[in-house]
Amino acid sequence: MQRTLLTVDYSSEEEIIASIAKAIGHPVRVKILRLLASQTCCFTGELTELIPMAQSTISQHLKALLNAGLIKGEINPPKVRYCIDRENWQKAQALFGKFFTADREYNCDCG
Amino acid sequence: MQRTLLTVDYSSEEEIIASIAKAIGHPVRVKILRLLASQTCCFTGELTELIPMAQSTISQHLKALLNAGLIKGEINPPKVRYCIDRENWQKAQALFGKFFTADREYNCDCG
DNA sequence: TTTGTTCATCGCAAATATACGATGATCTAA
DNA sequence: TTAGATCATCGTATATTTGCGATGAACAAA
Repeated sequence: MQRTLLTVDYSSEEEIIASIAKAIGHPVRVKILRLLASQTCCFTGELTELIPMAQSTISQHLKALLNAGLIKGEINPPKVRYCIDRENWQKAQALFGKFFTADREYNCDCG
Repeated sequence: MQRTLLTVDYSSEEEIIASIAKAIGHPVRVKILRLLASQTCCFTGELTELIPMAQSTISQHLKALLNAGLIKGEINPPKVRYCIDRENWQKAQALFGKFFTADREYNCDCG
């Protein structure tokens, strides 16, 4: 809801991290990612069996993950097979790994 | 008396991951976390100098990070010093590390 | 062609998030 | 006591997200 005229000075990396985190930031999407990452490639139909939500809702979540680049879809009529986007997944892994270890050097005396 | 930490009730690991990711999922909050994690402990006043947004807005973002358990605040009148919550930070690091490496075993033939 | 399957998109309602100014709360110092 | 500094919260407006049913698009098979 950008209402300010000021432009916040984000590094692109901060925006990338935020956008990926935002995509992960919903329990259903975490579940989908886990299903795709650790078990098997899934079709949307199978996901509706595993996740008790409307097909349209799951499709929306898949779209969010697609837009974030975390998954990709392969049309295999009449089904669509979704998979982790391994390339971007590894980039995200590296980004978050760096993000979470960025405080190693410094020790605050706050407690 | 504890005045700064709010408790969160998580019911599953997927919800924990989602809630943390959701907290990280905004560029301003990523920036705040980076400032706190890699540079120094900050006061809200200093953050308003580094981030061109209203003080109330920054305070709101800090509250979101507090609720997620990623930071903690130490009242140091008339200022408040915010720091990374190292304990939860490391837990989050472990969670996301595991999350991102969960697909190692499996190789999908999707491409 | 028609029918059935699968998934995306549309349209809507409700909930949540975002941003701001104004105000309140708390403490220090004069 | 009063004044100033600092940060939280309130109230408001608007934007975005979420979820659903209905519908549309694309394709295979009959």
